[in-house]
Amino acid sequence: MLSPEPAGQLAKSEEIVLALQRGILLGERPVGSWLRHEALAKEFDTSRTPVREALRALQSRGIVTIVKNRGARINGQSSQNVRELGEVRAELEGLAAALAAERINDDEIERMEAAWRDFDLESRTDDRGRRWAESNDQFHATILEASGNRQLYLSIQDIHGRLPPNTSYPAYAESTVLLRRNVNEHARVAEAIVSGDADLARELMKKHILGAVEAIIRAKGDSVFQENDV
Amino acid sequence: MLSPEPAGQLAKSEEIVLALQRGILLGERPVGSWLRHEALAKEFDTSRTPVREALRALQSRGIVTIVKNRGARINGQSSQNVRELGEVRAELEGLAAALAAERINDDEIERMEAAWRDFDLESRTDDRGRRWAESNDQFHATILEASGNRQLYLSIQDIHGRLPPNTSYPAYAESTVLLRRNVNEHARVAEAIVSGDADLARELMKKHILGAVEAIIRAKGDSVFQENDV
DNA sequence: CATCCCACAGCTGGATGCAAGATTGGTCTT
DNA sequence: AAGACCAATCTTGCATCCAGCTGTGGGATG
Repeated sequence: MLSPEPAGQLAKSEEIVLALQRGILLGERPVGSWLRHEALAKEFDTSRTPVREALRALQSRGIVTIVKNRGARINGQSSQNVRELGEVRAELEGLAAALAAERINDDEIERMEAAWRDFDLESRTDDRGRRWAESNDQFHATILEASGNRQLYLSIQDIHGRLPPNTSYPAYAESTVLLRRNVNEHARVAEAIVSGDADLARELMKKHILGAVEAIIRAKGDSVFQENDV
Repeated sequence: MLSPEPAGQLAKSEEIVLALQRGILLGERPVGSWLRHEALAKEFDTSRTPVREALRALQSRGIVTIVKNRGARINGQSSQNVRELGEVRAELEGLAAALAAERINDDEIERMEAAWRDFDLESRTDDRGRRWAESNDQFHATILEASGNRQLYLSIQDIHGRLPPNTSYPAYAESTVLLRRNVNEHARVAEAIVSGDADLARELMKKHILGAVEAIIRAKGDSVFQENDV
């Protein structure tokens, strides 16, 4: 699959990178908060050295900012930046959809369609957000895989790393209309890919991403992406 | 400008990252070679700790691979990967050109045109490669800046980091025909941008990048991107 | 002469020590 | 009472130390 590491023999610092990245993405670690060496070392049952290496790696990915002699804090994004990121991501995912339309195989078609086919709009609201997020991830990941371009995958990964935490699914969990439209868009994109229409697939995917970004920004308001505490 | 750091108060590890990245890009540090803690520590007049942090950062950018208990070595790229990277980069630079066509200001137009206007095709061959590289960088950097999308800039930076070292200008230094065509393409892209035709600018830029990538691969042959020693 | 094995040297990953910069809370001054 | 000042404390950045893994070369063995 597309997961970058088979795990098992990871260096301590790499474990910490993954754990922190996940925690940040899930919103467990709030934007703007500081990441302290000693605290993290204790939390991950190690010394400060691997923690420091992990923080450098996260800085390289644009996820945290290290201020000299002060420490590392989790990056926020202005709604402006989120919009700019959306613009870039739309372009790349559009490319992925276009490539996928030319190269997708039956197995990938099956997985892609499974991602939205049995999505149940009627399930409980609190669960719905998480389920949608999974389905959504699966859908986009499959298309990316079907594009056959690993560098494209890496670039989109990179963009995900720069995204503010926990943005998407709260917006959708609360609005059946938005959610239904989103699922519909997935279906239309999938259709275009399966029919082999690269240009259409690209256009639909681009519109899909740009629309989703705007929906999220509208739903959350500008302030949410920014730092909380100083 | 677009340079990421104002320098002056960089942490040791950040200096090392920049120096290594530059050295790798220039080909001074060959693809496939190992980066030893002790040697680098001596070279940068510091201890192994900042070196290790720098290597983690470079690994996060995909520039080196760290093998547990063995060390860090400089990544090569297969011609397949270079082609995939080109595909992604063409898309992003195409977007940049399209955005630039809608937002560019006079100062940026001046810098963009300056980048190719006074380019002298008749200069000595050995110098020509370097001059072309500068001119080329300036051209693309200005368009990127004119796009007004900083996230786009970051993504393209990221791709540059993944590119194998020293690829472009040797190919152009040796062929006046290729070089002339390249300069011509720049002119046509610039024209489209100045005239405000976003779609045309995007198409021309995409073709320009894709063509350049193919030229490079043809010129250098596949092997050059791979590791030399084991 | 080829192969296997093991000890040794080299190197990395992680832990700890220490000096210096940053923060904070209290005190003194006006 | 507001602000300047300063010392105690916290935290980082870098250096050093140690244990464990890896590759290698030489000698024993068939």
